[in-house]
Amino acid sequence: MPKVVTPDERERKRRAILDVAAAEIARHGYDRANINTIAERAGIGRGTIYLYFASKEDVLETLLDTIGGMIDAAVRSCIAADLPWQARLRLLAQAFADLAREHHDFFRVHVSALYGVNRDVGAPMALRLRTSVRELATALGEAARRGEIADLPPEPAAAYILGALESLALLPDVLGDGVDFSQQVDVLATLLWRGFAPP
Amino acid sequence: MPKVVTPDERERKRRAILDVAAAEIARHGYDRANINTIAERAGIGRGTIYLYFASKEDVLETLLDTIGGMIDAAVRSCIAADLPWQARLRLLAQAFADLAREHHDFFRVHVSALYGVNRDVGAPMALRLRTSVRELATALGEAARRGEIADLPPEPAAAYILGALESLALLPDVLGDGVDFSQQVDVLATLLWRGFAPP
Amino acid sequence: MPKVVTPDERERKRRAILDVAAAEIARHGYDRANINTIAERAGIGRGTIYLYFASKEDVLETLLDTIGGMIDAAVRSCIAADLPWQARLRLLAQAFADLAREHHDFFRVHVSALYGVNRDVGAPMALRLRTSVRELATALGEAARRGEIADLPPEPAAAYILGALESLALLPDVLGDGVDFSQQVDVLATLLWRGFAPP
Amino acid sequence: MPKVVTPDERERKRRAILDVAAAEIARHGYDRANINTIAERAGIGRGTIYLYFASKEDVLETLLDTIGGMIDAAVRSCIAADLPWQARLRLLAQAFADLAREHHDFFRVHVSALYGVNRDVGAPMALRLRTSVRELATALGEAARRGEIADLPPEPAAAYILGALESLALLPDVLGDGVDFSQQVDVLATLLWRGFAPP
DNA sequence: AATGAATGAGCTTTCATTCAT
DNA sequence: AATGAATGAAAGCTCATTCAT
Repeated sequence: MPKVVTPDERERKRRAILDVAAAEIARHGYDRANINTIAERAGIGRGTIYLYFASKEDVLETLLDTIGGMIDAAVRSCIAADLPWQARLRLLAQAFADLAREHHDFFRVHVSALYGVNRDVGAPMALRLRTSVRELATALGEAARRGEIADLPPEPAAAYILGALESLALLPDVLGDGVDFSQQVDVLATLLWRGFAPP
Repeated sequence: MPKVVTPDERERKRRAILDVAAAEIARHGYDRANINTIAERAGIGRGTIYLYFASKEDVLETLLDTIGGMIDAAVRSCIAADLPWQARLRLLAQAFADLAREHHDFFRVHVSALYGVNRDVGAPMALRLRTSVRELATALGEAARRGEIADLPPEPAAAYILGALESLALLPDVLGDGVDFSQQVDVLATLLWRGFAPP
Repeated sequence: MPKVVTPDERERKRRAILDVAAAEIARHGYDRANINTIAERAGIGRGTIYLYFASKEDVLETLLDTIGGMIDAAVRSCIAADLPWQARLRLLAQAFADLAREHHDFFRVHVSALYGVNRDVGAPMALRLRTSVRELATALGEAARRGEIADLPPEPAAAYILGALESLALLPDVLGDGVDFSQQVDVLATLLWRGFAPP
Repeated sequence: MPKVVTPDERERKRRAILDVAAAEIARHGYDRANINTIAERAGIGRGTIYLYFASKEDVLETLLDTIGGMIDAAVRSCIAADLPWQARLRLLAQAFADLAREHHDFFRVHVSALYGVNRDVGAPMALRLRTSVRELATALGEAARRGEIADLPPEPAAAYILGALESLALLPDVLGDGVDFSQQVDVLATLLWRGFAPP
């Protein structure tokens, strides 16, 4: 009988590869990230990666699906929360800050793919973002109609919010790791709410 | 005897190379952008590029200096304008929108380098951005002391503004080319000012 | 305790592997034939093949021995038949046609190895063929001395006959599967006998 | 001004690469033939081959076109010769012997592709051979009608002749380099003519 | 006996850079 | 000054083989 590998074990190894890949891609960019290095740092053989992923690009896509899904879920759950909008916006800011802290490499890969790599790879990401923008815009529109927030063109407003959130998540790359996230979240939440508070 | 090339002619060719390089890198990313293709599209020989730039990376760095300088100048001139802050913020938004429209390729390269490529390449960009953040923070701090804007922690506030501006410039990549810039600028300026208006 | 496998069972599995291997090698050539695929199509595990064969090359060599032995036996039995030479030549043609039909994959592998792969692999095949040529040459020489066939240099004549026979077996690969074997055998037998009939 | 390479020089280098490639493929088979080795033995850099050929497969195809063209031309010119058929058949034998001697590596590659490699590569070869068979068959049919040769089914007869010719060319691979070509040609021509001589 | 997860040697191909002209 | 032919390092991927179970 062959070496038995439980699905659980298999999944753990898959994740391990993804983590290393995320770190490497975050550091060097997708094209420079080296499959050999990834294998080495994951403590497995060069060919083993191809037992878990079809190709280097497949690794990237999986990574992007993962982080994309997390971002989507965060946005969706925050804007659907049964809270005043002021709290919802703060929740959003906090959610992005958390994602950025806990999955910073994934986040970098996400942006790297969105702007940095081949457009073919970035396209699905852009599509997903567009969906998020639209969902948020719908929610904002309804909230405005109910007088819960100020009345602004919903799509640009939604794009504005998501842009500010993404920027938040990328701050450490620009300002260094000394960024005080809790203060930054506070400022972001404050400024967003002042912007959207009904007159 | 060597062909005599006036400094002017030389400069013009340099710019031509940079323009083509920006287009190629914006489309394919730095690593996939092909020096041969750039040379071809610039109408010069493969080796000639190396008479104008030391290496492929040098081309990128020059590109980044160029767009970085433009962004710096825009930020600096806007925040130094002798106008009420509401107008200055609107000016900033307009300036980024203009840059994004007129130098979209450069802007993409800028972000691609900031997040997408090797961290070594992104580092100088980050440094520059940090400087901009600090300058804007100082200006905001003084304005707050003078009661012209609300009193918020200046650094996070400055980071917030610049993040929102960068996001604005990249919107077409995410939402498609149908983005209505003038409306987006309006919303951005409105939301920023509502956020920063003194109580 | 190890599972008990009767020699008979073992031999059957060996043959099964060889059959699949012949099909795969005939279709894709030795180098592209995939051991994994062979194992899969033989309904056994990847590693199991190595309990029956020492290596991929060993599979090939066994295959070649098998078909080589069949060809040898056919040639030997036909030329030793107690029949007039005209009938013997016809028998030979028929024998090759039968082999080609019933063991077409094996035949392709045989030729592929003879000309298509590494010379080291082809060498034993060539040796065997050389033996066949010599045996046939001897028989032809004696027949000529007895006046049963025309007097021609025996070695070249033998090489000629075997060459024509091999070509016959490979015809479907070149002319397509529509080849009418019985007609082709007839023509071959006729032409051979006209060539060798005593004056 | 760049290093000027005359088309003539370029063509000579192309041929040099092809010669080396033919030798390597003849010795090791297409799949084992190593581009690095070919480059090395041709005295050029690894990448240089790709300035002359699009891919390894392109090298093979060019090789096959070359030898295929030579074989076609030989067959066509021999059967069109204004000579008695006895002489034409001898001419054919001589032509194949010459090709086999002067371009033995090419010939081996030809057969290797026909039987040994991927069917996709062999297909064009088979097509070409089929054309030759048909042309020869037509000529034989007309000759038979004019009573110049015996009346036999033309297609099988043509296939027989070409098969015998190919076998002739490959004899050294089987019988060793000591093959006496002139004697072999003589026997082949004799046997063929006896087979085809009108009654 | 049997298995299939794991391995890494080895392959083709790309492309930034050099340099003879 | 300008060129493009030539180069070779470097990378992703395949697959025969091993071996723990």
